Amino acid sequence: MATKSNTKAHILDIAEKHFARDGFAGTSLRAIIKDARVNVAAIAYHFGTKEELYRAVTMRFAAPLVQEQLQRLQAETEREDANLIDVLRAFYEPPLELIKKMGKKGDTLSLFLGRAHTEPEPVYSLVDSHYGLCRDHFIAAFRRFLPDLSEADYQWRFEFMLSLIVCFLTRQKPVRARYSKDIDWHPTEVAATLITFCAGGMGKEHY
Amino acid sequence: MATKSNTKAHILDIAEKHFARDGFAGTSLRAIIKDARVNVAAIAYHFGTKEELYRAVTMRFAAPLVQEQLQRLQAETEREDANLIDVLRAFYEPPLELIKKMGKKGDTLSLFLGRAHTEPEPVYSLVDSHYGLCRDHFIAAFRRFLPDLSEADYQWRFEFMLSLIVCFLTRQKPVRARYSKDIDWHPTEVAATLITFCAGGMGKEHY
DNA sequence: GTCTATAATTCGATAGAC
DNA sequence: GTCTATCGAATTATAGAC
Repeated sequence: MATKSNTKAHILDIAEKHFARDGFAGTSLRAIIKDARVNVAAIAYHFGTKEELYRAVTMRFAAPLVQEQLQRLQAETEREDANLIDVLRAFYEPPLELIKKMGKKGDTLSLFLGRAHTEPEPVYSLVDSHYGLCRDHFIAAFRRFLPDLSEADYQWRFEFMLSLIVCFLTRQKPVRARYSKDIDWHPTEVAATLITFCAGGMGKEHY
Repeated sequence: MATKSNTKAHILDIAEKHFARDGFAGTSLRAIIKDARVNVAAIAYHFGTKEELYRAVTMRFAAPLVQEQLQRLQAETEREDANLIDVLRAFYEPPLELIKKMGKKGDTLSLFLGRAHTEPEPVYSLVDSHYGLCRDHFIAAFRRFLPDLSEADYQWRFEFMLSLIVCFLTRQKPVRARYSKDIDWHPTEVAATLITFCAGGMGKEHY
């Protein structure tokens, strides 16, 4: 037989799981191929190096997600009566809706997306290059809805906003294990929690 | 000559730098000994395995820091007129004061402390075992000053509070590089920023 | 497209002299 | 306490048959 190239998608699934759990440096290609029950050369053939495999995993969902956030930001903020809440919804809802929509696979994607933001090189540069544009546009939106702050304040507000979703994505499982066996949640509900926390903290200058 | 055992402290300094920058899995012992200009056997003699070396780096500053946070929490909250702000100050000020006090070495410690909270196993278990007690006590304080929230809400408020300091510790350098060449800051000032954001977000139920 | 076999490094850890 | 030397295992990546 010539081709049955869902092998490629299968490798991506397994690689995502390992990168999410063990990080880039902590994951060996041999752990992936063993778990995926494919050959070591299959990765080289389909993706090339380990770094290119990580990049391919990122491109599947993480990269389109940034585009979705930017599109939604534009759609929300071109309305006349837009406000800060709309900006935050444009940022938080896309990733939450995506991982929820994916069901059980969403747990792995959640951890992968979150961990990607806390990895050292070479993942850091990859993530940073994708988030440069996103950061610029959301900070521009902050300037409109939170006027008269310093440049440092705008930068840090974006970082805080980002760190809250990273916190949820990476800590979802251990936190829920601590207080409940219930694993069900709704994207808009979680988004509301993050938005409430974020919007409450963004408005004020001093405590 | 028999002993000149600041070798031990020197290794800890260099190891901390590499673990901070490259993570546990991304750091090789050979990179450390090369940078520290010591012998490979020096690490084995003074610390044992790679994991025990990481543990030793943690024990130097990170472990005492948790104790300091807990002591300050107790000191603040036994006052009659204590409030949520005091709880947040007990959490945020100790790490900020420590890394500021250390001057240039503080930059490395900052990154190490922050990254430790985002590492996979085996670092995750090490950090989690240290933070269990801290989390319990701070959540207990939340129950007092933020009554009538669900258990899930208390848990997530602690996670958000933690993620903000981790964000500052790890993102300090790139963020500052983005908007300014100024590298100076004051612990109480940064603490105030974090506390303002955190306290503003913690009070409300819905947006 | 898939596989076996292996090249070429690098890893963590240890043995043993001084 | 410090060093050299090295072991055995694991790593990424590639070559070449089918």
